Amino acid sequence: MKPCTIGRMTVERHREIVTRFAPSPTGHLHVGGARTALFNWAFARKRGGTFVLRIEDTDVARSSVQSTLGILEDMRWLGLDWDEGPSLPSARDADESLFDPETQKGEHGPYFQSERGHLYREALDRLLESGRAYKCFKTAEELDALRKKARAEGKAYQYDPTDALSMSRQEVARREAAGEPFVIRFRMPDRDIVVDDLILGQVRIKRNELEDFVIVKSSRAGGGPTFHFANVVDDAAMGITHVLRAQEHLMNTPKHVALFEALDIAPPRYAHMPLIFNSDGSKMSKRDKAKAARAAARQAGLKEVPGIDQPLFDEFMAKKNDDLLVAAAIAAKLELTLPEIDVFDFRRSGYLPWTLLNYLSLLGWSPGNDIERFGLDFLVEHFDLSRVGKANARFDRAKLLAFNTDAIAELDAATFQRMLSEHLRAFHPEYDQLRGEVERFALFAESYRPRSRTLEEPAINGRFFVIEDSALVYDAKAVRKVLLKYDGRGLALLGPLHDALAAHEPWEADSLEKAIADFAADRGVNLGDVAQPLRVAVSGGTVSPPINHTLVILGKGSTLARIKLAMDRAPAMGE
RNA sequence: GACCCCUUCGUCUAGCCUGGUCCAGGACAUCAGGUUUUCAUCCUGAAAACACGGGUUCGAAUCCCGUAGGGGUCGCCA
Repeated sequence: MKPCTIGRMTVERHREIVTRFAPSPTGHLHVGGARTALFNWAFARKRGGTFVLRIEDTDVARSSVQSTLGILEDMRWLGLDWDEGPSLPSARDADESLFDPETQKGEHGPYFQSERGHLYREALDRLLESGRAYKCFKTAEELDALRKKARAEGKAYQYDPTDALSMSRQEVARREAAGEPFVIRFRMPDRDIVVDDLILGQVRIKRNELEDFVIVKSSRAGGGPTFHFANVVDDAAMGITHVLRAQEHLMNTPKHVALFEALDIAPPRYAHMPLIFNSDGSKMSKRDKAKAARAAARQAGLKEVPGIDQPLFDEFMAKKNDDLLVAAAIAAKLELTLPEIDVFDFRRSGYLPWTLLNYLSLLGWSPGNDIERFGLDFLVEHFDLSRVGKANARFDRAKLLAFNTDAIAELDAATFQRMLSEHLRAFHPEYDQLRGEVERFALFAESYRPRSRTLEEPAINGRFFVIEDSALVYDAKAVRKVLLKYDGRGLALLGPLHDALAAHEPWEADSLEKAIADFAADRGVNLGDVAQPLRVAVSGGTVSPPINHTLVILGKGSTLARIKLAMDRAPAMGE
C-alpha cells in the first residue's frame, strides 16, 4: 500500500492490518453495531493488527457526548479494547464530567470527525483542483421535486450533472458571492466499478447506476462533509486496510472506491457482512421497544404514566412518536422488559458480556465444526473472513438465554457473587443494604447461582428478601393452593411450625433443614408438604431458593414475623 | 420500479470452493419420558431442512441456467 498524504500526516503502516469501528454517537450501541465492532476487533487481533475506534459525529444535530460515552462504556463492558481512539475515563462508572474528548490514544487522531475539518478541507481542495468535484446550486427541494416526478412517471431517478457542469466559472462565482447555498458533488468516473469484496466476491456496478453524489453539504445543512467523504478521508488518513461493515453499505462502496482513486490513494479491502434481523424477520430497531410498550399499555388500559407529559403520552399511543422515554416509563410502570436491542439493554437484562459476544459471533460466522460455545480467545484464534456467511440472520433470544444459562453455570461462586453485586449496584438500588452484609449476601448469591439464567433473575425473584416484612404481598393463587386447599391443611401447619422454629437454634442451613425434615416426619407428611406452606408464608409465593437457605437469608426475626403475617392474612384470601 | 445481495430443520448453522463417505451433522426452540422439597437446572428419546424447475454427470445439497421468495440500496442520515 502506498503512503497516503493528507494534511501533514503521512500514513505508512507496512503490511499491518488496520481495522476500525466507526459508530455515529446518536444513541446506544446497537447489537448489530456490536457485531460489526466484534468482527473488526477479532480480525485485527487475529492478524496482530491495529483496531481503531473513530467517532463519526458529522451530524452535529444528532450527535451527543452522552451517546459517545455510552458507546465507549458499552465497548468497555463487552471487553472490546481499541488500540487507537478516544480514552474512556478510568472510573468504574462512566461519568460524563470525567470524559475528556481531548484525551486519546494513537497517533492518527483526533478520533472525532468533528475535529478533523482541516483534513476534509484539504482533500476537497485537491478534488476541486483536479476537477473531480464541483459545486451544484440545486436545492434539496428542487431535487425532491425531480425525484417525485421521476417516480410518478415510473422512471428511475438519477441526478443530472449537466447544468452544474456547464455553468461558467463566472456564474458560479456570482451565485456563490450572492450567498446562494450550494453543495459540492463528486464527479464519478466514466466507467463501471468493481468491488472485490472479501465475503461476497466481485460485485460489478454499472456506470449508469452511479451518480455524482454530494460530498459537502450546503450551508443550510451545516456545510460539513457527508458520511461518504469524511469516512473515506479518515480511512485513508488512518491507514485503514480492511473495512468490515454491514451489507447495507454495499451500494456505498463504489462511491468510496471512486473517491479513494480520485484522491490517488489505494482503497482498503472491503468485506460486507450479512444483516441481523428480529426473529420475525423485521428490522431490529428502536421502534420495537415502542411497539412492545404500546401494545402492553393498550392491553393494560394505561391512560397515563408517571413522569411523562400527557400530550406526549397520547401522541405515543397514537403512534405519532416512538419516544423511548415514554416506552421506558410504560415498561417501568407495567414492570415489563422491553425487547433488547442495544448492548445496554442486554446488560440490564443480566446477560454476561462474553455470552452476548459469543452468540453474536455466530450470527454470520461459524468456526466450521460443531463448536458453538467459546470465549474471545477462541474467537481471536479462529476468526476468519472466509468463514463469514452471506445470508442474513435472525436474532434468537431463546438461544442467547440458553448460552447465558450455561455461562452462568460455569461461573465459580466468587465470580458470580462479584458480577451479581455489580449488576445489582447498577440497576437495583433496593439491594444496596443486602449487598453490604457480606455473609448474608454471599449466601443470597450462592442460593441463586444454580437457579439463575441471567444476573437479573435473582433481582426479580429475590425481591421478597429486601422488603419490609409488613410490605410482603401474598400471591392469592399460591395462598389458596398451598395454604387453604384441603381444608387449610397447609395453614394449620404454620402455627406449630412457628413455635418449632422459634425454639430452634442455631439459625443455620444444615440444622434448619434437619429441623424441618423432622417436623415433617413427626407428622407423617412429605418434606414438600411442609416446605411449600413455609415458603409461601415467608416469600409470598411458591418460588424461592431451598427453604432452609431462604430462612437463613431472611433471618430468624423476619421468618417468624412472616409466618405470623401469613396466619393472619391467609384465612381472608379464600374465594 | 431499477440495481445489488441472498436462499440447508421453526431459528442459527456444518457440509458446497476440491460432486460419491449426506436417505444431510450440531446447537437453540418444540414434543415425549425421567431426576429434583418449589423454581431454575440436569438426563434420555423423538419429530424436523438441501425453495422450485431444467441442465451437466455414472452420480448433485454440492457445478451451470432459469423461476420464485426474502433482503439491501436508491438522502445535503450514517
